[in-house]
Amino acid sequence: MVERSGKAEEILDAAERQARSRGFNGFSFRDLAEAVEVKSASVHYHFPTKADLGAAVVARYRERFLAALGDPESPGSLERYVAAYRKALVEDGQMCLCGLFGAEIEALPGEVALEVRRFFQDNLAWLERALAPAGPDQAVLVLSALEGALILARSLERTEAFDQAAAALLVKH
Amino acid sequence: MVERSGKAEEILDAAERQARSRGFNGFSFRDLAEAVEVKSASVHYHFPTKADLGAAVVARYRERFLAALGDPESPGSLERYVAAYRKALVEDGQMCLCGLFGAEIEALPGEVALEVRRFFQDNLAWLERALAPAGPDQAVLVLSALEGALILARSLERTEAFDQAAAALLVKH
DNA sequence: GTCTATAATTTGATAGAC
DNA sequence: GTCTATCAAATTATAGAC
Repeated sequence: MVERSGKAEEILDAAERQARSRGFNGFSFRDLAEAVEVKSASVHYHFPTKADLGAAVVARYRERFLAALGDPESPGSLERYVAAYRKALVEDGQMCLCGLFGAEIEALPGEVALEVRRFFQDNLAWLERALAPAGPDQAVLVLSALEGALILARSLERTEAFDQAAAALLVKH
Repeated sequence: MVERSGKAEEILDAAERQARSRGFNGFSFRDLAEAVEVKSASVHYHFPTKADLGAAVVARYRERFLAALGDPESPGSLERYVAAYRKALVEDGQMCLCGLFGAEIEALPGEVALEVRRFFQDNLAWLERALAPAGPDQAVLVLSALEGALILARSLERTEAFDQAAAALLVKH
């Protein structure tokens, strides 16, 4: 876990929010500066480059996301996993940060892309334990389906689309 | 089908390619101009605004994608559907345009977002016919899983991730 | 249809005072 | 840590000649 000042955390909060709705190229240092009520030079003080900022946002997102999932071998782990994605959609009203960044992976600075990849690797490892003794194909399907369902539900502005995908996914369990 | 000059089609080709790898905010009129060897003012002649251009790219992509799928009620339609996504990944080496644009839907001009939504609606309608008598939940799951699988496979740089998701998806059929 | 030229704005980033 | 000031480059877009 990285030590950071209060203002740096505020900046990451704003960056995560904007990145999850508009993508990596969809927000600027000035946007963040306005959101946290400082000047853009102060944002650069905390995160010198946009690549630094992006990597920090994804790393924090990944750590928090995994921590919130809890033990993959405890009862109801798959349902908790689905619920984590549903929360992104319904409570946050946003995409999964890594679903969005993964889609635009080629547009990301290398260090940001690396953090996104780690998110998916960690999620697959968690899912494989949660789904055991089912094979790794099931884990890949669950992760893919939930990321895709977020995209679909948001594009159609229909939360039920997410629930439909989740229901069909859970049928074979 | 829209009538268009050769140069306009060339511009759409370049725009589709760049949009599918970098997202809507990841390419510029100058990028396209260089790709088709004209000046950016000429790109504006064919497509006055970026919203016009984006809407045209998505509309053409949707028409072609659906046309290539053929009859949803003919044999092997689901396998053809999966193959269409695999082609995007392996042959084109790119995302599905609407998977990417869907992820960044909030960053899109309204008319572009509308075309993306139509893509998903048309795909769901096709899938519901292909999967009948299975319910609409199955169609939503298939579409979600394939879009998500593209993201995952590209982020991990592992084509097999797509194949794993597809295999698990087809198991119950 | 394509060009040159340019406007108006935004962007990521830095220097240096406080 | 935050600010003012600024830079160089890039962006979308338009006017008008050819």
